[in-house]
Amino acid sequence: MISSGVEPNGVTIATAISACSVLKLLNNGMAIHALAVEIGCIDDVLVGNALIDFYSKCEKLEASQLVFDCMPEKDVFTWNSMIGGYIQAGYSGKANELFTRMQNSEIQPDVITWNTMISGYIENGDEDEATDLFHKMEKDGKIKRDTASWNSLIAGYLHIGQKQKALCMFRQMQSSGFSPNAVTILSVLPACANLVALKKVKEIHGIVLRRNLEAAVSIPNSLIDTYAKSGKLVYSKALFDRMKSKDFITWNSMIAAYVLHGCSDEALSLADQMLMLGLKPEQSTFVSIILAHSLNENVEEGKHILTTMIEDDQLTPAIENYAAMVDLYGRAGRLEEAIRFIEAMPVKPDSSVWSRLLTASRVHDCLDLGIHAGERLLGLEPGNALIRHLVLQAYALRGTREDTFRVQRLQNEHQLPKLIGESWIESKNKVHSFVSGDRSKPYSNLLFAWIDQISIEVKQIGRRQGLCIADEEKEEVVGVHSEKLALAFAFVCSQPVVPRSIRIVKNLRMCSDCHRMAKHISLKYGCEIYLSHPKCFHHFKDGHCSCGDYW
DNA sequence: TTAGGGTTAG
Repeated sequence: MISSGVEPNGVTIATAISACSVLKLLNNGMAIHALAVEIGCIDDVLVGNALIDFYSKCEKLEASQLVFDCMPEKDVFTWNSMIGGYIQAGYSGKANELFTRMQNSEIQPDVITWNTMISGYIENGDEDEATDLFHKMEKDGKIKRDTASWNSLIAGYLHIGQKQKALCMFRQMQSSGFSPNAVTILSVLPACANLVALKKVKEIHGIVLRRNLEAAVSIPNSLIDTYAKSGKLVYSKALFDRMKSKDFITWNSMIAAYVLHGCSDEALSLADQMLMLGLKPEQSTFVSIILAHSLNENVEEGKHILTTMIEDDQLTPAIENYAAMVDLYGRAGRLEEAIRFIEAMPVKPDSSVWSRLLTASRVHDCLDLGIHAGERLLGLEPGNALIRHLVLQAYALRGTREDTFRVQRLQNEHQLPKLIGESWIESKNKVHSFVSGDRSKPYSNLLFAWIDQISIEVKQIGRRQGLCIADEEKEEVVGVHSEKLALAFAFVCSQPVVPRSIRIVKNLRMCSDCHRMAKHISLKYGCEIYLSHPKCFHHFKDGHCSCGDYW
C-alpha cells in the first residue's frame, strides 16, 4: 500500500499493529508505531488502543502504560486493553487499581471489563474475588452478564484445576437461562475426558447437536479426543468419518486416539492417509507415529521416523518427540540405547523423558537404571511424593550400605504422606469410590468373596515375581487394591447378568497382579474392562491389554 | 475498526 503511494490512515495503522500483536512481532510493530508518529495519526484513539494491546502481548507493559498515559482521548477499548494487559501479565492488583480509576472516570466499565477482571482474578488464584465480582456486576442494573461472563468463570476454574466447580457453574449457567456456546463446550469437554464421565460427555454432545455447534471444526475435534479418553473409540471414529472439513487437530486427535487404545496399525494407516492427502505431519503427529511404532516394538522404523522428521520435513523435535523415542527403546527392552539416546539429546531431558525411562526400568527389572531415572525425576520435582516413594523403594530393594544412608537422608528431608490407592466407577448415575483395603461398605463381604474366588483362578495361571518398584504398596501390606474392589462391585451389582463393559479410573499406577486379574476376567467373562490411571490407559479384552503389558 | 472467554500431542 505504501509503495503504491497510498497514504495509510489511523485505521490502516491500527489494523497492521493488531496483526503484529497476534504474531508478537515486536520490531515490526515498533516500526509501525514510528510510522504512526511520522504521518501524524498517533493521537488517533484507535491507534493508541491497538498499541496498548500490542505492547501488552509482546510483554512490554511499561510501553503499554506509557502509550496509555500519553493518550489525549480514551475510550472503553483503551481502558479494557490496559486492564487486560495487566491481567494477562498476572498483576491483578494493578488491574484492580485501574478498574477502580475507570469507575471514577467518564468512561464506565462494560461487560468486557467485568469479564476481564473475573478471569484475571480466578486465574491468579483469587477465586473469592472473582465470584464476588461475578455477583456484583449485575447489582446496579447497568451491566448484564453475557455468555462470556459464565465462560470466564468456568474456564477460570478449569485453569486452576477445579473441574467439579467448573461443571457446577456449567449447570448453573444453563439453569439461569444461558445457552452454552462453542467456547463453553470447548472449555468443559476436556474436564469430562475420563472413563467415569461418559454420560456427561454424551449430554454435552447432545447440547452440541441441539444448538448446531458441530459446524466449527474445533467442536468435533474436541469430541474425538474426549470420546477416546472416555473409552469410546468407535464414537471418535464415527465423528471423524462424518467430518467434511478436517484440520490438523482432527487428524492428530484421531491418530493419538488410536495410539491411546493401543491400535498402532490403525494409527499408522491414518497417518499414511494424511500424507497421501498432501498434509504435512507436524511435531505432534510424529509423537503419535513414534509411539505407534513403539507399540509394535519396531525400533528401526521409529528411529527412521525421527530422522525423516528432522531431515525431510525440517522440523525441530520437541521434548515430546524425544520422550516418545525413549518409550520406543524402553518398551523393546533396549535400555542401554535409551540412556545413550537421552545423553545425546540436544535439549535438557525433562520429567516426561525420565519417567519414560523409569517405566522401562521397572518393566525390565533394571534397578540401577530405575534409581538413576528416579533421582533425575526427584531433582526436577523434589516435592513429588509419588516419585520420592518410588526412589525410596528402589534403594531399599537394592540395599547397599550407601543405599541405606540415602534412604535415611531422603526420609529425613520430608515427611512422606501415605499413598492411598483409590478407584472410581460409575453405576446408575452415581460415581462410587473405593480405597485400597476398604471393608467399610455394607456389601464389602460380597466383594471380598468374589475377589477371593477370582484370585484362586489367577494364581493357578501363575505369577511372575520380579523386583517390584510400584506406586502402591503390595496388597499384603495395604489389603486388596482399590481397582479389584471396583471390579468386584461392577460384577456384584449387575448380577445375575455379566457386565459387558466396565470403566474404572484410578489415582495410582496399577500393579501387575491387578493387571493380570483384569486380563483374566476379560477372557473368562467375555467383557471389556477400561481402566485408566495417571499417564496410562488400559483396555482389557479377550485376555489381552491394549498397553501390551507395558505401563 | 482496536478489548474478554476455547480444541490435539497417554
